[in-house]
Amino acid sequence: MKLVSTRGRYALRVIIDLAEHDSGSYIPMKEIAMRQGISLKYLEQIMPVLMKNKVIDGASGKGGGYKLNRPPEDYKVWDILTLTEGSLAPVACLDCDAEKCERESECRTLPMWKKYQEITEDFFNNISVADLMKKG
Amino acid sequence: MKLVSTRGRYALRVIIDLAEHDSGSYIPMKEIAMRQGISLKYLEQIMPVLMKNKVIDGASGKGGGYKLNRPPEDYKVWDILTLTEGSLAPVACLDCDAEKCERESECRTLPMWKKYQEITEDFFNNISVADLMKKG
DNA sequence: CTATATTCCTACCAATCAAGTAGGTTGATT
DNA sequence: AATCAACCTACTTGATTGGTAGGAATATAG
Repeated sequence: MKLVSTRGRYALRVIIDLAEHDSGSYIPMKEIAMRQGISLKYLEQIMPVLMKNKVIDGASGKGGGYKLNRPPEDYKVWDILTLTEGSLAPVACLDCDAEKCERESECRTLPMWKKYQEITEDFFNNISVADLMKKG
Repeated sequence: MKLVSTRGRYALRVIIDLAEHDSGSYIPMKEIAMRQGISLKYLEQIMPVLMKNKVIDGASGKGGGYKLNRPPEDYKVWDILTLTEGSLAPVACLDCDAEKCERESECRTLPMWKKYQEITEDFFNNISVADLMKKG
């Protein structure tokens, strides 16, 4: 099973693309879709999520598109992934809207899953979009 | 999205159960299912996988059931999970049978996913079933 | 040899999610 | 007014999850 689906991966690639091609003006989805080899129609589903969460700025109409609203250093991979994936819980028990587990108190494995979740959060929180950009 | 589904989690709990109730003789699935609150019919799907991979020994007929074939220290969480889950790749690109990605050489995110995969493997390889057993 | 306990096997199923496609509407610029 | 571009709703296809159902094979105890 996979932790991160195309939604999260594409979102990340889009943000990196926006950062690498930042010129101050809006970049149309079409351009990003072409460059990244992602279907425009599929992107149309992913971008609004990012915009509604104030991660990027968008503009409709001619000359419109998207652009970042902060420097790349301020975008943490963790934030982008959790927004698009919902939660990065390793197991259902640790999901945001998980129903209380009866066996929680006696569960031998729960502490391990929690520790792993911590490690995961730390890992992706320590990587920014700036770190992922092509240097030079 | 979840990394580990019930199959992997249940398998792990079963192995721990077998370790904690080890008396040298075979323990029937029914007993494990009751104790762990897992459907017998669902367990019937999971156990054969473990047996075919020599993780546990099984016996049919009266007095039959399953038992471990090594000490709990020798069972690494990583092994049990990968057997039952297939692969613990964080993204599709890193799956065992992933088709070669065109963008691999220029992908900004691939190194990150690879590093995360390493961390994951290290984490679960350093935990054994003995570590998860109830002490005392 | 038979009753019973137990695994083993094949098939089925409902719900959810992934990964898109399709088509039209609204909004902004030139 | 033409055009570009985001926005919105709905649909589709395939795979996966998390089971269920029923019976066949196997082994032991009496």
